[in-house]
Amino acid sequence: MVKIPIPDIVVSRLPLYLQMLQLMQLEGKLSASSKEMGKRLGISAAQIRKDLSQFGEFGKQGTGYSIPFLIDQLRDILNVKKTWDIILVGAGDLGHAIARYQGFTNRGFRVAMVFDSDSDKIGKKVGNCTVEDIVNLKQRVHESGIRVALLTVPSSSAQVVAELLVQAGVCAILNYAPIQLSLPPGIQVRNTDPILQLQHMTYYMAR
Amino acid sequence: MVKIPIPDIVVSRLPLYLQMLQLMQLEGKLSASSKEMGKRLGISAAQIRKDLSQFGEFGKQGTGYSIPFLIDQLRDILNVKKTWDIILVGAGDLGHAIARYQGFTNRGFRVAMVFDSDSDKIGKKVGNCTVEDIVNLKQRVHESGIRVALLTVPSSSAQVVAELLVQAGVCAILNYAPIQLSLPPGIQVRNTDPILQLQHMTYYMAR
DNA sequence: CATTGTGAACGGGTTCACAGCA
DNA sequence: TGCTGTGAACCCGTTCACAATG
Repeated sequence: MVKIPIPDIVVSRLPLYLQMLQLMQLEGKLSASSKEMGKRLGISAAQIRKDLSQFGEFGKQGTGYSIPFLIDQLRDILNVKKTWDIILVGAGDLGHAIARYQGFTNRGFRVAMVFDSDSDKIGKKVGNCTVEDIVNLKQRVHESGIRVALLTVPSSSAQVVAELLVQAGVCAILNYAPIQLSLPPGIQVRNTDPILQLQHMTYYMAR
Repeated sequence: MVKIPIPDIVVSRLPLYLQMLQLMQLEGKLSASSKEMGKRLGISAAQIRKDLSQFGEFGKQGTGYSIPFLIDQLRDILNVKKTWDIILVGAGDLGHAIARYQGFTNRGFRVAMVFDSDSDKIGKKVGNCTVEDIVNLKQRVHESGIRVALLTVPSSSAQVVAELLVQAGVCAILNYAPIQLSLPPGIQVRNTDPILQLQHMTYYMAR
């Protein structure tokens, strides 16, 4: 039995589906058709059906998809039935905002540790965590078994800190610095740079 | 003369190229080959050549691309030769972090106004701006002519505020709330939700 | 000789259209 | 009737390969 791997582009849409379904659940809806979901997300209904059908037959003809059931399936597929502890490196303004953000709960994540190298910040409380010294990062992360990290340090130190994270056993990094990290294969890296998105939009803003 | 529109996926890579080239410039490099650029970004050299060739013949055989020249061209293509004033709505933790962020300079943007509805925040200084009352948003933005906005309000008010922004003349919104905005066609919308990226990564993190 | 620009080939993601089913 | 699941057709982005050139 050979499993054809699911295209990455399909996987990238699943979190979007989950987000939307959780919203629809809050609105009190019990089921959703591919047509309705597509309309909300600006995606074709056929696309959504095809995406979901890669993982099983989740829908019912004539009715659509049961929202609680589909949420459960997606959480399972995305590995967010359990809550992932994550570590945050960089306790600047952005790090503060993330550490205090309430939106991780119920979506599969929890900021469990915060690190920084600035002695003024170490020992201070940020959200539910106390900022720890980055020199202890490797040991602390190793023994905690945490494998997901958010990187909110200045660009100039992002590469070095990312390598430190990998040494500590981290295998998924969400990088907020506007540079391209170079890390071993097998390490998941995603980037978040608002300016890239702004520039993408200004392209279309005719003079 | 019929201009074939550039594929959106190509446009989305241009900001990445620009970011990288500006970094290479800081490193003191004067030219770059498609091979070298591709290696840095994890993209094929052919892809980069094809992307750039859509806009003109920027390279020189045997040498590659002149970095200052290519930066200039990309800034022109992306409309970031001038600096765009942008407005920020939502002066919470994330709004604060963005308003104080130094990285907009030299990449084409500047936070020019900040709005919030919380009377405790109105009048307070955030970065270089004073938080203004959201009831004045429509008028103030109209007369300023600003057309780009960052939306950092709670999910529950994001849709309403987004509509307000559109009424005020904004036509590009970077939305930080984890919901899908529904706005008129022609309005540019991009979303930033770190949890979508985290869930994308956890999919691949085998049990 | 290294590297660009590009037509052609390729691959794969999206849409179509419909059988099948509640 | 309404909607899913899916093979087939279609479309489009990527890669290939090479002529052209400084």
